[in-house]
Amino acid sequence: MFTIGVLARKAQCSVPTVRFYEAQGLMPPAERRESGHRVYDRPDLARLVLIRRLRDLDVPLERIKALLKLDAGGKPCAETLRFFQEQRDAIRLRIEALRDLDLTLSMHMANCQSGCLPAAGPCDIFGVLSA
Amino acid sequence: MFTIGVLARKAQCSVPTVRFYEAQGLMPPAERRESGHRVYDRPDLARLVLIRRLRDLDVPLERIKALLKLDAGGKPCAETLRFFQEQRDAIRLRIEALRDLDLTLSMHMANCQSGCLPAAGPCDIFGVLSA
DNA sequence: TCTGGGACCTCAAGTAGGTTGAGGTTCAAG
DNA sequence: CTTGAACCTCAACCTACTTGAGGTCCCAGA
Repeated sequence: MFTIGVLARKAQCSVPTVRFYEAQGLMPPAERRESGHRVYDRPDLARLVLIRRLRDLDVPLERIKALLKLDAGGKPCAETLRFFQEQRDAIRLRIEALRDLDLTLSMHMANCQSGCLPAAGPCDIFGVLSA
Repeated sequence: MFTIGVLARKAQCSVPTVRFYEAQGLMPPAERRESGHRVYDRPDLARLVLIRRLRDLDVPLERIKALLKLDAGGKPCAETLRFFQEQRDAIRLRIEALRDLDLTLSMHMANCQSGCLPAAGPCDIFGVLSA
């Protein structure tokens, strides 16, 4: 049993974000103390961590909501599996794109460091990137 | 010389986005025909592509604006280089995180495919992700 | 027991980075 | 000369939060 502040810290997000998720129906309405303060337990934390993890993948809130409903239903793998396969494919594309960019930057930075130091001419990295 | 539609297609973005960038001062005020239609040339395209590339890296518009100003000044490498080094570091962290997630998903999906088909029990991928 | 400051509450407004829509002009192919 | 795609402006909407105002609650130390 812990407070919203502790929950947020454990899930690596902000307190208002937790309240926002509750308002949006992603987190269930939290139990309250007499005072009105929200109280959470382990399953709540698990759910929040899952939401954050999916958000890191840029899965929209609506989609996460649908998935959580699916999970709650204890449905068989098939649907869920398909979703995560798509997700994984998206991740892989993104990794490829990032690697490509990393390479471009690295190559150019090597060039630049040897070619235009000490503070001699303008940097043409912009030209390289927009090519 | 081309129209906003052609420009947008070449830079892989939408027409309203181009206008939005102009309004925000990221793209210079475009030249116009008598009719009021915007006209663009190669340097405009280069600039737009650069903006898009930086946006793909989640660089905020304000930061891009500052960089473009820096570029226009023909400043020496040092500052620019530092920026791109930071950017590259961010990319690498992101790649690591994504790879980690990919691995987690892949391992679990392999499990799942052998363990709970044909449509037998519920999928525990949610538990795995929120652990 | 009192007190101060941090953590909590609600509700409203603001933010980034666009997208969408209404209502209207212009261009170019047939 | 028409008609449909592409352009124009301006305003409203969108997602996913963040920030702020104004107020209550909790708890450790004096």
